[in-house]
Amino acid sequence: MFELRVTPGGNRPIYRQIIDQVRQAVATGELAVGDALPSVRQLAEELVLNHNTVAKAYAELVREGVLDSRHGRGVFVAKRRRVYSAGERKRRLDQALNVFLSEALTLDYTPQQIEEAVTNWLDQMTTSKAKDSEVD
Amino acid sequence: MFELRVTPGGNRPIYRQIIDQVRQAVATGELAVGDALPSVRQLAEELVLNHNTVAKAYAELVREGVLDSRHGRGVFVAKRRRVYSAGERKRRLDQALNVFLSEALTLDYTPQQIEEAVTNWLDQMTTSKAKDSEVD
Amino acid sequence: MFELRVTPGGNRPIYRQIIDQVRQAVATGELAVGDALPSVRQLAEELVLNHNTVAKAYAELVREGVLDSRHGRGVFVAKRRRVYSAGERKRRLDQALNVFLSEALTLDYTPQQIEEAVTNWLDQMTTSKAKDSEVD
Amino acid sequence: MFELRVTPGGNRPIYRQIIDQVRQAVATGELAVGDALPSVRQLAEELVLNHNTVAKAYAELVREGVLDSRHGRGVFVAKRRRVYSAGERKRRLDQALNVFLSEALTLDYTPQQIEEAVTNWLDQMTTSKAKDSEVD
DNA sequence: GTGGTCTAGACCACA
DNA sequence: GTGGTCTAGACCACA
Repeated sequence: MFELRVTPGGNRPIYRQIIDQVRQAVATGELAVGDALPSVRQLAEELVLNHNTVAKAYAELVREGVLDSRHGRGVFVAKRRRVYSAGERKRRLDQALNVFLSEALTLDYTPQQIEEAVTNWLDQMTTSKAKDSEVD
Repeated sequence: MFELRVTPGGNRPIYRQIIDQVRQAVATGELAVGDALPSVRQLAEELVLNHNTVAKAYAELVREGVLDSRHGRGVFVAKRRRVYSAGERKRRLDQALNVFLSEALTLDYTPQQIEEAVTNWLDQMTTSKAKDSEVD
Repeated sequence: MFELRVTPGGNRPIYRQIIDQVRQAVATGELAVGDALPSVRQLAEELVLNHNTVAKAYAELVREGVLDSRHGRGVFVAKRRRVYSAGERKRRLDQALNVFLSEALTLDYTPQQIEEAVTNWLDQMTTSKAKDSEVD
Repeated sequence: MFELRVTPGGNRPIYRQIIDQVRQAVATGELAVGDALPSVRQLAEELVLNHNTVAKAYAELVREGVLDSRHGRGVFVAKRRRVYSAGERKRRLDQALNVFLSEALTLDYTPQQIEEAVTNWLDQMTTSKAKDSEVD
């Protein structure tokens, strides 16, 4: 089943971590259209978080069209809709990519190393989720 | 000449945007070792910012070894030196990669498309650098 | 408890003085991994400083890996990690040593006296750390 | 003869570098009481510096009692006098030493390595000046 | 003129 | 409540 993991000490805010992981689960098909997510309170308890933090993450995902919130029923994976125009999507991707690449080059990584790192992360995200949760 | 643009309302803090763009200019060779940057106050006026915001960005770039600051003289592109330990470099790469992938997935790009974009940009950045130095 | 003192007129900037004292407290074991530091605003009020000055000092200590900052929670003593490359560590050591020796020579201490003082303090610092943890 | 070397790109201000080197030369006996120093303009020309920078360094050394300036004659090494009381000297040394040691320990140097570094620098200052200037 | 430090005070982001 | 960003503006340090 879909499982979230959150590290409170990390660099990224907790609500961001939730958003990222839900997005990834949807992007990789681990969560399919119509699947239910744990309720705000359930998840908050499970992860030992303030429920405001979970609510904030869900709200943002709803705003983006990744999730649908149905009052009194729960929160579900929405039918995907594109928010940005093709040109805007491209522009945003390029900008984010430029920021990432220049940081990586500043850190003295070679193009090969950078490509490897990207590939590794993408592989990891799409395949080895199950393995990770064994370690838990 | 080297030119910066900054959008105050955006997600990314202004001083981060300055850092990003200077790193990019150095990574692509638009700024070469020894080149002077606009003075703190000059740039602040140009971008309609407070000088402290520019100073904060420059200070971070000095810490990273991208720039050299010479008191009373100005700020210059530094000779490359590696500032961080292996562990710290990895930490920073992973963090930057996470931010990038999160953005790319939000934009509904598939892993394949992301990898392609990375490869394309890396080629482009490294070849544009070569071309520039011929012109020099 | 951990207490800081700061002299605004001195040669060393206030935020540096804060950095120095936190580093000392961590080096001697007065502050242990996981300990919370006074909040930015609390400390600012206590020392009759602007909160920005305290924030600047804490930010530098976070960068150095001495502290961890958790947004919305506070600032804590970090688990030791090595942030800088060998070259950078050497650079910083030499710089600090230069500042120290310059001060010591100004005070008319001879090389022998300086070496003695260094040895004595190193013994003292490392043994006081051991003692503290027994008491704990 | 007494020779100064100054690196404009370095971390320490130029006038500080001059002060430090004159102090060291006096401390190690390379410059003896009554010896003449190069005039402000001579030294400025030799080191390709603004003469204000040299003047500032000399002025500070005169204020500290290291040099004597005799109007129309030149600048000379003064008969040493102690400016601080014994207690004050000790206090200042300890404080400077604490700042240095906690920085070195934060950088993850061991006590042995720190002692070595101190010894090396002191040796170098007192003996290998001649060797260095060959390299010039 | 150029960079660096500090204050006072507003407003945002996160838990 | 806690940390982070930004402005306006003063004053210092250095060349």
